[in-house]
Amino acid sequence: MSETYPLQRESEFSWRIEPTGKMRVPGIIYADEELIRAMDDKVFEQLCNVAGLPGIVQAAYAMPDAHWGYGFPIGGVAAFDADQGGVVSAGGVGFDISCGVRALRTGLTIDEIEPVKKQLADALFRQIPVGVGSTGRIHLNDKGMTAMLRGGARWAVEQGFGEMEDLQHIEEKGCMAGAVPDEVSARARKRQQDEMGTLGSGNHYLEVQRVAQIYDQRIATAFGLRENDVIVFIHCGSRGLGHQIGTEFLKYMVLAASQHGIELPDRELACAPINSELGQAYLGAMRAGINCALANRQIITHLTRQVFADVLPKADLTLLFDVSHNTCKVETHLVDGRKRKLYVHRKGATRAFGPGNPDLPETLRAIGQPVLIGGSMGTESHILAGSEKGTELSFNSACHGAGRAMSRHQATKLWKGRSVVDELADRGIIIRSPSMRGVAEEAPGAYKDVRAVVDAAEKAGLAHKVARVEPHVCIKG
DNA sequence: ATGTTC
Repeated sequence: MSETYPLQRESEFSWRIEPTGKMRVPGIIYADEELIRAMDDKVFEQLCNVAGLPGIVQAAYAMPDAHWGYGFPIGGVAAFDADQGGVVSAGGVGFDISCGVRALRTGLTIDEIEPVKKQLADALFRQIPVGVGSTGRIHLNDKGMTAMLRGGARWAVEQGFGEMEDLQHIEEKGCMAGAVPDEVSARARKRQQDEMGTLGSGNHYLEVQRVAQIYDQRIATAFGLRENDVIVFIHCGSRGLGHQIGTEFLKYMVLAASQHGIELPDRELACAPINSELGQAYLGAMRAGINCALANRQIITHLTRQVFADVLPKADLTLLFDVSHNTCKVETHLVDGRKRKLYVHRKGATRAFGPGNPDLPETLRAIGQPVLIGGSMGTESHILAGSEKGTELSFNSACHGAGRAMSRHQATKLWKGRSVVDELADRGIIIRSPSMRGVAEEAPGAYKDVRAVVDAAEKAGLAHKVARVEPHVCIKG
């Protein structure tokens, strides 16, 4: 338990830090006691800093998987009102803009995969570029880049990557409105021109998984999931482009803070008023970054379909959903009984719209949004559904994954990549990666227990558990 | 996360 921060237990799964000093609103953390005990005090410090930013509404929130991040905690949620001096923060979105997870049904069961599992792993590893600085077969000139940044997954489908039907099951229908490609620098564009349709590195991956357990039969049926079904999880983001946008705007926001009359408790919290030239420029660039990530996952989906068509011609890959967990989005939420338009930052936090939300496609509106929670390599992942009361609890946000339990450096001292691969192979999990060091850094033991995180999110009321899935093939950055 | 330090 934190020595420094006075955490009041509000309920079994929620904890509160009352506003003191420069805090404008309380900090609220959703977690069980064990997760709270394991949280670094840095999370609480960063949450209190966020709670002091201009125009913040209701509370600064931390999800059960929260850990220390750049400025904002990863697993942090904060909403701002533009009319009350609210700000937008590059550090509140994160460097990998619109990093997220997409889930595909395959129409196959595990029995059909087993005989060709190795062949499938090799073909996916061959066809989907992965690793630091990986490039693909798509090369965009400046005009093509502008079209991609404006159109997102819709652009990708128009280029022949996937089906129009896919767009219904992507946040923003696959195309983030309000993107301003002109706000994306030449350098960011250059970094991305050969990187479309690539997975990247770090914790990014493509997994072939089996639905191992159904928690909610009604919702699972609505999501088209049955036990032993094979699905695919794709976890990646906006590659070099998002990182470059984040780096540049962070610098501009630090430089402009004093002009905007913003006093920063931590320069990593750099932000700009939503109603300022810089705030609007960032929002335009960040939304273009969102489109880049949506297009990237759409192209990877197309490559995945091609591989399955070769190896398992019977497969029919359909999109369950695509969620982003590093964004700032304008949404309407009920605050103190009043509907307000808010700029909701989610950094390492998944949007989790509940049943009835008008932004959900018709097929899911009565059910709630699929919430895709990727575990670490070699461990289980989870599919949840957004809850009705999520709007008042966390502006409809939930956890995004297991969260690291130790640094990458520490992990490489404890594990060797080759032995991690061998141990997972013994358990029937095939890993393919260009980097054994990357594999060591991502060893399952270097992460928290994703099930504890998901259970805490459910018990706090943020989302509802639907299914647990286990990995069989993992293509790893 | 990231052309893993412009």
